[in-house]
Amino acid sequence: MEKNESKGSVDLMFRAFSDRTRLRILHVLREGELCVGDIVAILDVLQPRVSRHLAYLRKANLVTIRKTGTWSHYSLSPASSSFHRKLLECLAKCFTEVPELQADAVKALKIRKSGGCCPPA
Amino acid sequence: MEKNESKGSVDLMFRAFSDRTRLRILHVLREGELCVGDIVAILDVLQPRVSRHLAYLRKANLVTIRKTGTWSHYSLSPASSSFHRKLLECLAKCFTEVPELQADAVKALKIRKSGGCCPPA
DNA sequence: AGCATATATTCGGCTATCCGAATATAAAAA
DNA sequence: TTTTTATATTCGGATAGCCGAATATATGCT
Repeated sequence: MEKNESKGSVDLMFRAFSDRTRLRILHVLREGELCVGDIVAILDVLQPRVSRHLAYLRKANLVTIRKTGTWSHYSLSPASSSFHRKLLECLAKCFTEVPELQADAVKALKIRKSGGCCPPA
Repeated sequence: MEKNESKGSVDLMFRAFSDRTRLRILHVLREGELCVGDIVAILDVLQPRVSRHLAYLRKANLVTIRKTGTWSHYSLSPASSSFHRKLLECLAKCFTEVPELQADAVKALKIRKSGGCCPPA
């Protein structure tokens, strides 16, 4: 078995996906790394809310953090298990089918093009 | 797009998967149709609880009901969308990795062999 | 009709979880 | 060192969702 896939891990991952805000975050990260400020701008929700959900996603090993100065850059973690891989495939499927997520993607593209809120890597 | 996959439908399906009891029910149904009584016996939880979750799964179009007399036979609905299909694949992956679900499968096999609680089709 | 059986639903209560507001931390800038 | 900026965490309240107990429904049997 790849890595540890205890009952808790599966639960945690499913629950991560069962919240709309977390789903939106996971979605916009599909196109690449983003800092917290950009995620806040894309989703148009308060910053503590985004950070709280990012903390959850970190615990579930679904996202990876990279810190540079005061900025935190988040990206999707590579699949750590076959189960994780399936969930990421689900994510890709949702993407094309949920209007709210499509709207996020458009906004994300715009923000990426304009350089986002933090200095280039 | 196949069928109606509004934001609500995706939500409903994800949430269906995010409860342990529902996950257990979906799992044991992978091997084929079961009546409520048999599900109750396999999961060893109270009947109203099983019926309640089955109602949820019905609403989410994840299970199909077939009534014969007073018995209700439930089975997994065939995938109605690519998203649905992905979820079912997740289910298959979890199956091999979560101990509690393995135990259910063993019990289910035993009950199936012994004919279950309702008369043969 | 009256009763038994299989399943479904309703009802309060409890817990989990989400939220915004406020606060904390931590790194850069002044 | 004070201030500012970016992110994280804590707190109390509100809500959503799960549960068992009780009840309802619906079918078949006698």
